[in-house]
Amino acid sequence: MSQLETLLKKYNLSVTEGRKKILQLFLDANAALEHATIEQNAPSLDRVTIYRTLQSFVEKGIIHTIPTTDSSIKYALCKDECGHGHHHDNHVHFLCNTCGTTFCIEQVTIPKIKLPAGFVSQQADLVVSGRCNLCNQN
Amino acid sequence: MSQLETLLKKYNLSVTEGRKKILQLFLDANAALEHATIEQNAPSLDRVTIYRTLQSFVEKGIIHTIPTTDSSIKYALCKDECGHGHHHDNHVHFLCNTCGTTFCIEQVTIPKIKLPAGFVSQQADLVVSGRCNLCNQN
DNA sequence: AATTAATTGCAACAAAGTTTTATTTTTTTG
DNA sequence: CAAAAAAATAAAACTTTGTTGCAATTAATT
Ligand SMILES: [Mn+2]
Ligand SMILES: [Mn+2]
Ligand SMILES: [Zn+2]
Ligand SMILES: [Zn+2]
Repeated sequence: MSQLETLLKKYNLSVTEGRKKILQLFLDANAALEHATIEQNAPSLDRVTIYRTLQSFVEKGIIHTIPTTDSSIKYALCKDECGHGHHHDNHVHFLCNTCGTTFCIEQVTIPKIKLPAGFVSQQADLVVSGRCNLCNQN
Repeated sequence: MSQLETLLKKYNLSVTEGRKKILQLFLDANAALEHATIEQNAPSLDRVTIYRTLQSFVEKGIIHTIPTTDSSIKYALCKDECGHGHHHDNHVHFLCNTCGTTFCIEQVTIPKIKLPAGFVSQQADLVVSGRCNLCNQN
């Protein structure tokens, strides 16, 4: 049984060509992907299938979403702590303004934020933008 | 000259009915607005006009965008420090999972984040979600 | 008041996302 | 392994969201 199949089974998803393909794209990419990118890299899959696959991957805790200001949604692989229904992605995300890549910065956790009275925090998303390490090497 | 006219002139925008109407909506709302909401509350304005107005308000520094995970864009009034081309909105945003409102939390600034070597930060967005002060009163 | 410049609304279009349904594929069961 | 059941897929139709070009209108300038 391949790594992909094992991973999908672990999350209680039936193993299909489309899911294996999309999961492989995430494993290969060291960065976040969006629907359009996946569509380009998996031309055999129907648009709708990609939407549904991303949705179930999020539900199962395989990938998580990353907020953006440009009405697109980015998705990246979760680490092991995430499971069905409960995400525990407490890390910073970095969007490079030069190459456009979005990275999970797993090493950096989001600091606790002290909110005004009455506000109760359940989750926090922190997206830093700037110039990434690769773009700064050139 | 009305408050609205003064404000628009200050930002070098010609004064039109549509812009006054939309600006008024932002002043009234103590929260972020999205395109669809404005469309509902200003039915006399063409969809396209609303898109263009939001765009020029952002350019002029009257409003700023707030990142979301749901492929929508939220907009909220800027404070005085923002001007043409340079936004200085360094505050936390709060999204209430109960009432759906998005607030600017001006009192809380985004902490400095120490990134891994090679990454250079230009901007940071922090969105906290949970239960807002109003929803916690009931 | 006349001229110029900017904004608006409309139409046409493009892109993004959803819903329904029949077909195909995967999983389960005997 | 084959049959039955369950789940996922593709295709089509549709809705929503966002963009572009252009003529008509409105606002600013002279
Ligand atoms: Mn991440
Ligand atoms: Mn704000
Ligand atoms: Zn980069
Ligand atoms: Zn609330």
